[in-house]
Amino acid sequence: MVDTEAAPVKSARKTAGTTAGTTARRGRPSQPAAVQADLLAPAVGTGLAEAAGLLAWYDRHRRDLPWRAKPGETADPYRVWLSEIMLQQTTVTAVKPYFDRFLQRFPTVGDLARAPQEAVMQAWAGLGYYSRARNLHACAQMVVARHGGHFPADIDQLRALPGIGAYTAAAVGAIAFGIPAAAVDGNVERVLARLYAVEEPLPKAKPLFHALAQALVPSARAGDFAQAFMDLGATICTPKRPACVLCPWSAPCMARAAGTAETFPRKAAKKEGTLRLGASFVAVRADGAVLLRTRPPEGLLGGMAELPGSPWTPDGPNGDILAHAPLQARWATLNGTVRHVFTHFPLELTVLRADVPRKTPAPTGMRWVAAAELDTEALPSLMRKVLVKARIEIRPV
DNA sequence: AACTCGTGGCC
DNA sequence: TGGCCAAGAGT
Repeated sequence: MVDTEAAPVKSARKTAGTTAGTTARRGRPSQPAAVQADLLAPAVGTGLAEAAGLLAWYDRHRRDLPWRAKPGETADPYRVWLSEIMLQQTTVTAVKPYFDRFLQRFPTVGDLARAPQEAVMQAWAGLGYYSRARNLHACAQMVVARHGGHFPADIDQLRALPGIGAYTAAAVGAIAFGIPAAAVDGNVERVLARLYAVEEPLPKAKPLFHALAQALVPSARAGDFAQAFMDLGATICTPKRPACVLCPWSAPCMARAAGTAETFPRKAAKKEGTLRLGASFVAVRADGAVLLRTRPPEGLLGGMAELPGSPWTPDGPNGDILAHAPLQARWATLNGTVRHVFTHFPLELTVLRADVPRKTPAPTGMRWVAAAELDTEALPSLMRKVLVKARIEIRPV
């Protein structure tokens, strides 16, 4: 044991600044990668975190996932990209059925590019973060138009495509093309936070995590390394009760040594959103058709289908709820409400239902959708809840 | 730099 | 049951 008093990382600048002799070659303080790794290596216990150990672990414990190439196989950039977009802030379990369905409906990036956007939105319905679907479609079209239907094997060119940010560019570059780029997602941040006992809270620590990750990326097997890093976070270095005894990096892990692994990563407190109230109107025609409309293309649930209703506000529909009804009818307020929690605010909807004559025309901007056709609509989960509340039969996503 | 942007599962 | 969390991006 070299030094049991090893100081945890507080910030890139501060730590780097205390290192005599590194300043001259350090360059700007925003790029302390090598400095951090070199500085910490001798101070983190009995071992040094290195790619080889993680890759060896990965060769034995890698997860078998639908979008992942078998050992020795070459990854398909289209599959890698599609899976990475779907996996943004979304669990593997949730993605699997959508990934299979997408591949079936859109076997190639060209098929996806040629498909109507409505078809893409419908296939994405239920997966959330719908700007991803719009950007997915736009990206496919750009890959066809500007890159001849092939994803560019270049981080900057990938990064320039819609829906591809720093993480996804690195992930696709590494996994599909073997580029030694650091794909830093929530898993990697958590692993690094524990490995180096990073006291700096997220999101301020993001540049530091990127630098620490880049310093670990090997020149060979960059794709396996990226996936290994994420597998480690997803299966061993989990948010709660990490399985440190099974971890290939337990020896060099500072938080493990201190017995504080579960307390990392540090995070800045986030404020909670205020409850918003609204009303949804379920008009049911005599033949079973339901009145729907399409939300504006941008913003919350952009481009998705919805039941007509009031705006969602902290005060709710002021006074007369029926002022927001799409048409005149005998509206009945259903017992209870539909509750839904978005990332930044909770929502409570009052649901009203009315049965109307078969010949009732659809108001401007709205459409009647036959009961059997509801499955083909781009209905977000919230609106499915509303339909269920109104006792409209709809197949669960 | 903070906000916006879904959803379902877990403990 | 409710807060936390998941292979983030765009603005």
